[in-house]
Amino acid sequence: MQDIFISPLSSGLTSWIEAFPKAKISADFDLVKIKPSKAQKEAVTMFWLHMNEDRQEWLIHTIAAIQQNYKNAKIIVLANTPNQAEAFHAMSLGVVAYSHAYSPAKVLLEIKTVINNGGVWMGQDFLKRLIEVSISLAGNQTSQVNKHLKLLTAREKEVALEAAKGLSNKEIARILSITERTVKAHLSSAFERLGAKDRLHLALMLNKLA
Amino acid sequence: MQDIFISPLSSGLTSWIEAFPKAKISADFDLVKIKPSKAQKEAVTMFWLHMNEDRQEWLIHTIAAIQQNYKNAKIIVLANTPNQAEAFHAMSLGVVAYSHAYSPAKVLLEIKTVINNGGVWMGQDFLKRLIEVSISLAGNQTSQVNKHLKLLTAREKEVALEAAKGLSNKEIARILSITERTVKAHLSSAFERLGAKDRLHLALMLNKLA
DNA sequence: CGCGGCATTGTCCTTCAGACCAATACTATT
DNA sequence: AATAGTATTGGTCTGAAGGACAATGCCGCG
Repeated sequence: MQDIFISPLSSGLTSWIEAFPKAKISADFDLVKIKPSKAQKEAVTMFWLHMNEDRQEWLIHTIAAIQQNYKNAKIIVLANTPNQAEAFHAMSLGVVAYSHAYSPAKVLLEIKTVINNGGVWMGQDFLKRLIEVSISLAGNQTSQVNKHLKLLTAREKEVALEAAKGLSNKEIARILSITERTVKAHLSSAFERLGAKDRLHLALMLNKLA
Repeated sequence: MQDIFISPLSSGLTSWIEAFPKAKISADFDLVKIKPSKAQKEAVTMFWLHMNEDRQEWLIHTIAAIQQNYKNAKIIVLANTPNQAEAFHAMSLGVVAYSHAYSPAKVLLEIKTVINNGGVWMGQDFLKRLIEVSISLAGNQTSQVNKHLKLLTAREKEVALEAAKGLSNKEIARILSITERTVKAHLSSAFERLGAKDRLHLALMLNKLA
C-alpha cells in the first residue's frame, strides 16, 4: 500500500516522514494522476491532502480527481486550521479521516490503522457536533412532538395529526368516520391543550421543532 | 488501565479474552460498582457492555450508573445485532464506541487504541448515516425550500414566508404596509406557482422537507 | 411604443374555521 | 352511587380565507 502526501510544502512535515518514511510527497495531485496503471487504479492508495486555509475549491477538485482515478483510494485531509464546517464537508465528500496537519506521527499511524480496518477517523468534537445536529434536528424534534402529543387524548391525537398534514375538517371526518362537527370539537380541544391558536400553528408544532 | 466486560455470559466471548486476557467479566454492573475506591473512581476504566436485543432499558440504566460512579470511564457497547438506531442512541449517551459483539480480537484492540487516543470508534455505515441525516435535514431541507422560493417573485416570497409563520392576512398586511386584499392576491399567486392548495400546505412546504 | 409581468387594490361571493352554548352516553375512579 | 373525563353530535354565529372578475400604474424588452 502506498501513501501519497499532497502538499504545497515539497518536503512535507517531519511527522509525516517519521510515520511513513516511504511515502511520496507531491505538490499537486495533477503530478501524480497522469498515468495510473491498471494495477495502481485497483490498489488501495492512501492520499493525505494537506489543507491550507482558503483552498476549499482545490480540496473539492482534488478529491473528485482522486476518486475518479483510483477506485480504492482512501482520502485523508490534514488541515492546518481544522474546523467543523470543513470537516463536515470533507466527510460528506467521502473523506475517511480529518485531522490536524501537525498531528504527531503516532496519531498518523493510528489513523492509518483505523482506516485499514474499514473505520473512519475524526475528532471527538466533530463527532459530538454531528450527533448534536442530528439529534436536534431529528431526535429532539420528534421528542418535542411526542411531548406535545402526550398532552392529547387518543382521539384528539388522531384528529390533530390529520389536521397537521393539511387535511380539512371534512376530509378528516370522512377518514375517521365521524361528523365534521366532532372533528371541530376535538380540534378545539387540541388547540386549547397545546396552546395553538389555529390549525396552522398546530401543524407547525407537530411538524417541526418550532 | 482496567477493562471490565459486562455481559450475561459469565465467561465472555473468546475474542474478548484473546484481546484482553486480564479483563474482568461481570454479569451486571451492580456487582462491580459496589465500592469504587477514590483511586478507582479517578482511574480510566473501560467498560465493555454486551448488548443483547431487548435490553434498551438495561443499557440506559447501566450507562448512567457507570458515569455516576466513574468519572473517567470509557464506555463501549458491543451489540449482538448492531443497528443504526441503537448506535445512534448509545453515542448520544456518551458511549465512545459501538461495535459488533463478535468483533475479532484485533478489532477490539484497535478500538481500545483509538479510544485511548481520545477518538471515537464506530462503523462506517453509521457515520455515513449520521452525515446523511444531518445533510438531508439541515442542507437539503433548506435547498428544497429555496428551490420553492425561487419560483416566487420577491413580493410573493415575503408574503408567503410570513404566512408560513402562521400570520393572518391582516397581520401580514400590517407588517408589509399593504392592503389585506393585496396580501390575498400575492398568496393566491404563490399557491398557484407552488401548487399549494392553501396557506397550510404552503406553510408545510416552506417549513420542512415535506 | 406596445406587450407582458409584477404590484397594488376593489367588490362580491362561497366556503371553511373556530368559538360559544348545549346535550347524550360511556368509562373509570372515588 | 357520584363525579370527572372523554367521545360524540347539534345549532348558531362571526370572521377569515380564497376564488371570480376587474382595474390601474410601473418597468423592461423587443
